[in-house]
Amino acid sequence: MNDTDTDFVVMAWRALLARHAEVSCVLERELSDKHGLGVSEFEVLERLAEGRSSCQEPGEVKFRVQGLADQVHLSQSALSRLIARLEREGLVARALCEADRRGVFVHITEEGRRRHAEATPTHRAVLSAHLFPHLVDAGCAKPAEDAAPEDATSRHA
Amino acid sequence: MNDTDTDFVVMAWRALLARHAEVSCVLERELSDKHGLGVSEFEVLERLAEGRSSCQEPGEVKFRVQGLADQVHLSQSALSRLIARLEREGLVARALCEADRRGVFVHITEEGRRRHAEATPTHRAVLSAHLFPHLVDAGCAKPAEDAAPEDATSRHA
DNA sequence: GCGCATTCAATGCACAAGCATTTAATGTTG
DNA sequence: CAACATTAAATGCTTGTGCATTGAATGCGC
Repeated sequence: MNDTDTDFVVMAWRALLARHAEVSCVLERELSDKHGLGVSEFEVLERLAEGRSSCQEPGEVKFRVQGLADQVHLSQSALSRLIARLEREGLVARALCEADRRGVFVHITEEGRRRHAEATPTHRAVLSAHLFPHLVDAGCAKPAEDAAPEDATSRHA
Repeated sequence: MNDTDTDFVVMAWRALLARHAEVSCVLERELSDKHGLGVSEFEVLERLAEGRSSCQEPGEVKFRVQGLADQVHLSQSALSRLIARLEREGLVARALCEADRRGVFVHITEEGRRRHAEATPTHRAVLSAHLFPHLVDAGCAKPAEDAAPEDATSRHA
């Protein structure tokens, strides 16, 4: 790999960092302000709502903690606490797994489904508006009624 | 924007999250283990070493804190503390700005240049190996002597 | 059946990050 | 010049995260 390739990779990495920072920063604020959810919380709810897991028996709608952690790119401990937060809010529930009593099954509650459904339009609106801004500028999307006009008070980036 | 577009955007976002998590996780560990630097620390050192700033007088090699914060996607307070850490290690130095005595100029030290130069091969190696893994598989890069064979003990993802 | 390594989830701990506030220096307006 | 608004950076505080460890339940070898 020569210098030109290296430069290209570095530029690509910086671009990825910039995009990630931009989108996740806005997403965090919008979801948090309007729905009291963090990005990771939303992501976990979404996986649970979709009801597909890499670590479950076929037909099951319950998840192991570890399986969720992989999907949302969090450590096992981080997810353990995240689940605890969601449980405190009544959005998910833990159920012990009879087959292997070390394990814990997590599933979404009705309240959780409701919150996820409420937050989804905001989530999609932010992604549409910020992930591919050039597409939006070209007129492929409406400004999205959910995305506030941006009061721009000291957002950190 | 129709449902298909929305699905596409969501998939793109998840892909971006996955790539970001993968690369920054490995990068964090490699830089930290081998050079005692975090990803953000390295990024700041790199900007200082490059010596270009959006907020400096032409020809200057000193940076305002705020200008750096924008480039590395950190809040002003986070960067203030990051600079403090780097200064404690002797990698950067602060100098008050005579023109506007509220401001602070940050510049890299010789020791800082050394550490950055040491860490750069590791940084590049990780990017090459993990940012475009398909390119590497195709044989466009050597495995990079810097990137350890991955002992894989519980890396969280 | 009895140890011993393994695995799952929870917890202690340390630390980096963001927000809000503070302190200091500039600018601005009367 | 005096009062007030603005800007730069540092700091108090809270929170989310990862690593290491713990505790419990399994699985395995003998």
